[in-house]
Amino acid sequence: MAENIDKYELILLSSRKLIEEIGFSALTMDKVAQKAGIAKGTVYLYFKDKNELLEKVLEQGFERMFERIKSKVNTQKGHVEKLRVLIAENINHIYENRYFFKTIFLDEVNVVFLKKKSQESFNLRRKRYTDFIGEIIKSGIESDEFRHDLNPTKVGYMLVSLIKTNAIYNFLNNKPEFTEEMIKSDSEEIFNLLIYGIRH
Amino acid sequence: MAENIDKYELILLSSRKLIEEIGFSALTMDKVAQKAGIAKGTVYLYFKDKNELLEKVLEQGFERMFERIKSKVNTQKGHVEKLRVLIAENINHIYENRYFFKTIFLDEVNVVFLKKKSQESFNLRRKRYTDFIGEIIKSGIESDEFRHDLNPTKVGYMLVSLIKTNAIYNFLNNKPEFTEEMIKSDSEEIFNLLIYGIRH
DNA sequence: TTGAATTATGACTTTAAAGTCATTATAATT
DNA sequence: AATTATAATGACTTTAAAGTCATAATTCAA
Repeated sequence: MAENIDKYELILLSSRKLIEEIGFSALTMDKVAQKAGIAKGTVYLYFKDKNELLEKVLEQGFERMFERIKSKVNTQKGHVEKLRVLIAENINHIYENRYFFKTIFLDEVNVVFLKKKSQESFNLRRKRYTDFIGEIIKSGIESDEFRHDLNPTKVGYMLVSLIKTNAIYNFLNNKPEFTEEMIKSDSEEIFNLLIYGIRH
Repeated sequence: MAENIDKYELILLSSRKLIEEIGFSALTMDKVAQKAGIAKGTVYLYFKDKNELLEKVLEQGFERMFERIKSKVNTQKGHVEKLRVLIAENINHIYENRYFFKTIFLDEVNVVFLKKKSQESFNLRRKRYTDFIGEIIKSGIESDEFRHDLNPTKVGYMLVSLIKTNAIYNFLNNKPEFTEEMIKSDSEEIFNLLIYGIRH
């Protein structure tokens, strides 16, 4: 493992790789240390305990995703277009980090391995994303593009969950390899479902 | 605890109650035994190990829900009406068993605490439900009520996930108490989202 | 009403992983 | 080069919960 990155980042990176390989539930501090090529005690010099380490791994993963999506969405004007881009970018991000998300989603890990306090901060972080979507929905309602009886925040939750479920569907039915095309058609599928529903 | 129920059922029931009270992650075999008012060794006379116990608790929970929804849905003729009833009945079931589902959903437990083999059987069970929905969607497509470009099974997944997300939303924003009215409006909300989407 | 079969008990053993800390190595400072 | 400060080590300790089993209680059958 390269020596030029800071130990803190090295440990985060190794943990992330391990999670991709063996899943959240099988991750131990011994394995993290081994993966990083350092002694276990060293891990504890950089992270108070296992909970803090997991929390940081998830935090970093979330922040990267959110920043990426946000900056892309902000290049768009219309609310419908914002949503289209958001969906595509989110699916794309999941695709590019598919091994990580496969574990995250299939282990359904969000919360279980974290202490109460970390769970709360995780929920708050998720809320930032759903609220961000909620804002788009809200202006869409105001400009009469979307139905007036919608609860914007809730629609935010719903959309995030549709995107996640789409990924889970692909993981479970293990689609041979993800392709550009597949990402595009998945995005469109979710977009259409959200905007138009299923009726003919 | 009543002595007239069979020990096997007693242990299942106690486990279920415990899960409602303290969550999946904090459940131990000692606590299960204590809750049931029996010795730990006895638990192991009825269940091979902890994994088997958890598996059975989830299995029972799922079967009850599925049977209930299925029988209600089968009283309906039209596909749209079937979906309406399915959503309402599912939400209703979650409401009536809200403490159990609160743990199940917020702990995001589906899979984490189970061994690989149990995870698979759990996924298969979920698939039975999504396929059941998929069948409704399929006939709806054939009768031209629903869009032709839909993937029925996937829509099944999506609907289940919308219902689940609705519940999570309520749990997280802890709605004071669930009411008949709330269940009705939630059902309608999801129904409209699924059928018509969000656009005006 | 006894002794054989079944069921239940809970103190004990095992296991596995988190977390510690006296010791050693490396880097910085004079 | 010697001294101090900082970082790293990994064998060891602790913890917590799963799982066992010799012993005891209860039920059943003759």
